[in-house]
This record gives sequence, C-alpha cells and structure tokens, in this order.
Amino acid sequence: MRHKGISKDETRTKMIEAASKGFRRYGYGGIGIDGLSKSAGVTSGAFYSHFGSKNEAFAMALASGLDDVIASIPAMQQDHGTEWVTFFAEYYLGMSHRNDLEQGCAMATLTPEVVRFGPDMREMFEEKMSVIVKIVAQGLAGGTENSRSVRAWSMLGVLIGGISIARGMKSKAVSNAVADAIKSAAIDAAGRACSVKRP
Amino acid sequence: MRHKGISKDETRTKMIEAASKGFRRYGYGGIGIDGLSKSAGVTSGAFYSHFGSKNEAFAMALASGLDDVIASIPAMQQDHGTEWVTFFAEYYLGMSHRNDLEQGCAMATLTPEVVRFGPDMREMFEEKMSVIVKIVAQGLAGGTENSRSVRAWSMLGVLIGGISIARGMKSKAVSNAVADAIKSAAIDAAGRACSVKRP
DNA sequence: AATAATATATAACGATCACTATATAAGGTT
DNA sequence: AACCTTATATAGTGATCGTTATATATTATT
Repeated sequence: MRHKGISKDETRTKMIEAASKGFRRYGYGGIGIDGLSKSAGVTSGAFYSHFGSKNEAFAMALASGLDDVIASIPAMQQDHGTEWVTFFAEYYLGMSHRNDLEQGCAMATLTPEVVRFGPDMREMFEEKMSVIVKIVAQGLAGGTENSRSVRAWSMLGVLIGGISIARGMKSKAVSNAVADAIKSAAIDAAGRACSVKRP
Repeated sequence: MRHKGISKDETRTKMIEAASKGFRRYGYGGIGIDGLSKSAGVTSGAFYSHFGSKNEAFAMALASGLDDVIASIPAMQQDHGTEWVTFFAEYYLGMSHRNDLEQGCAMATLTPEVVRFGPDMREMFEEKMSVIVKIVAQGLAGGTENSRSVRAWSMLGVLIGGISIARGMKSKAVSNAVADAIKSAAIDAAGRACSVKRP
C-alpha cells in the first residue's frame, strides 16, 4: 500500500537520513534492514523499493555524509575568514560533536568501515575525500600547492583519528585532554590559513 | 571431548589470536562466534569455555592488541634512537602495514569500535591508551611534560586517522599520497624526539 | 584399572539476518 | 467510476546470529 499524502521522494529522504544516522551510530554490522526501516518509519518492503541492498544503502549514507562535509566547509570558510581552521577544529573536537555519533561528521564514523568494502565504494570515497581535501587546501595559505594539499590531508587525518580516540575514552577528563591536544595538532597541521572568497 | 596433546592454554592463545585477527579484519559485527572459532580450529563450544560472551572476546582481543603496542614501541625506541618517530611513522603508513588489516596495529582497526561499547571496555581502552601515550611521550624531547603528552596524543591521532583514510582509498596513487602526507604530519606532530634508555 | 574432572564437540534454542514474493491500498489516468 | 500503476506492507525464505545444554572423548586422580 501507499502512504497518505507522502511522496516517494519524501520517504527516500527519510530513509537515507535513517541509514546515515543508523550506520554512524551502530556501524555497518550493528544495525539491520529492519532497524534502519523502522527508524525511518517504514518497513523492509519500502527499504528494498529504494535500495537494492544494504550495501547500496551504506553507499548512499556515505555519499550523503561526505556531501554534507563538502557543503559545510566552504560555508565555514566564508563565515570565519582566516580563523576557519580554528573554528573547525574546535567544533570537531568539542563536547557536543564528540558526544553525537548519530549526527556527527560521517568522515569520523564511516571512514574506518570503507576499507572493508569493494572497489566501487572505495572509488566513491576516494573521489569525495579528494574533493574535500581540495576545498580544505583552498583555505590554506603559504607553501606550494602540494604543501597545502599535504597539510589538508594531515589536518583531516588528525581530526578523524583524534575524535575516534577521544570518543573511546571512559572519563570526560581524559577525553577532554585528548580533544584539546588534537585541536592544537589540527591547527598546527593546517599551518597558515587564508580567507576564501567564492563567487 | 578434549584435544589430544593440546593444553587449554594453547587453545586459549589460538582463540585470542583468531579473535584479534577476525575483529581487525571484519569488525565486531562482521564476524560471528562460529567464524572466530572456526579460524581458531575449534567450535563454539570451546569458545564459550574460554570467553563468557562475544563482548568479552573483543575485550581480550583489544587488550592483547594494545599490549602489543605497549611492548613494541619501547623496542623501537631502543633500536632507533632519536630516529624512532620517523621509523614508526614510515612503518605505520608503509604499504605492508597499510595492506594488512588482520595483523596490523589494533589501535587503527579497533579504536573506532570502542565508542559503541560500555564503560568497562572504554575504561580498559583509556588505561591502555594512556600507557601508550606515556611511553610515546618518553621518547619526545623539549617543551614541558604537558607539551610532550600533547604531542604524543597528536602523533597517535594522526597515525590512526591517517591510515584509516589511506586504507579506504581505491587507487594506490591516492593512498600513497595520503600516506606520505600523514608520515610527515606525524613526524611534525611529534616534534623533537629523544633517545630512550631503559634499564 | 576404575573413576572423577575437564575440555571440547554437537545439537539445539529463539532471534535476527539480508532479501524475495506477494498482497494491498493509495494515487493517477482515462 | 473503472482501471492501471505504484509505493508500501506483510509474510515468508533459508542462513546465520549469540548463547545454552548436553554428550563425549581425553586427561588426571585414585
């Protein structure tokens, strides 16, 4: 049966959102089709009319999560000028983002899973991450283009690894200490930032 | 039934090894009791005479993996003097370690899973990671003790995040580019190293 | 040599897994 | 209003999930 006054696109959006949140929070193996469908307010029948497989749903969730990053970094660069790196690092390792797996950055939660998938998934990951690093590098100043790219990868690496460690800690004190260390490391890794003006 | 000429400890060791490898390669949700038992050459009956639950097996695997790090870093520091950080970074992001999930460093593969467990698991993680960071900091020179600790967390963060990103890439070229960037970032994050002499 | 203790295999549990086939209710078309 | 298309629900598939209970073969004890 259909739903009253709800378009297929609306349902699809809800289902990608549910998949995004579910996979980030529980991991690929930690939630099933029923769980994902249920949290989208539908059943597995709807799931398979939108995605061919669980794998495909993960791909959609990953792509959507990385697209969010691709959209949000330029906005931060516009809003915070040369201070954008500091702002980014402080947000990324801040308490609220650290405590929010479900709505947190997909890079942090989903990247470690990518290695276990096939070439198609990894190709998509590679492409989106390359876009992200390009955008980050555009917000960095000084050195060669290669240097800025290296610094961009470094900054992303330390943020992703750092939040992963900080999230694993039991005590707030140690988690905070790690977070603070990683914040400064990310800022150092990025080096000099610049203000980005986009058309 | 028992096994001929095989002690319980031998079996236990094989099972912890199998759990370590299995969880690193497939993730917590990606392998089951039967899979872990089978790759240890036993059945689920043996599994539950050694571990109370899958959770407990993960805890053993995590502890054992982190203990390996705790044992191997001092050895590296002894062997490579002030160059130990460079050696570590180059090993960590090198091709062979990058391509070997199963036998690779447990910090990289298991850390992202820890956040999904309860306080006991996270407490153990916190303790072992704190030991690791202390050992790393002992191999760093200059600055205050706090600065060396911050630099140690930063170095671990960038290594863990960096290998996670590099492993997700499809192409060797991009994976290598990320790896090279992370190597230099890790060395920079660590700052000046020192030679460690232990009794 | 008989017996007890123990380590592991085997078998089974209900639950959930990813996924498929079919039924049905709603919207769109004529 | 009748019909067709479509989006979703329902119900099922065999397989595997984590776990428990029991059977059995080996070692240890007497």
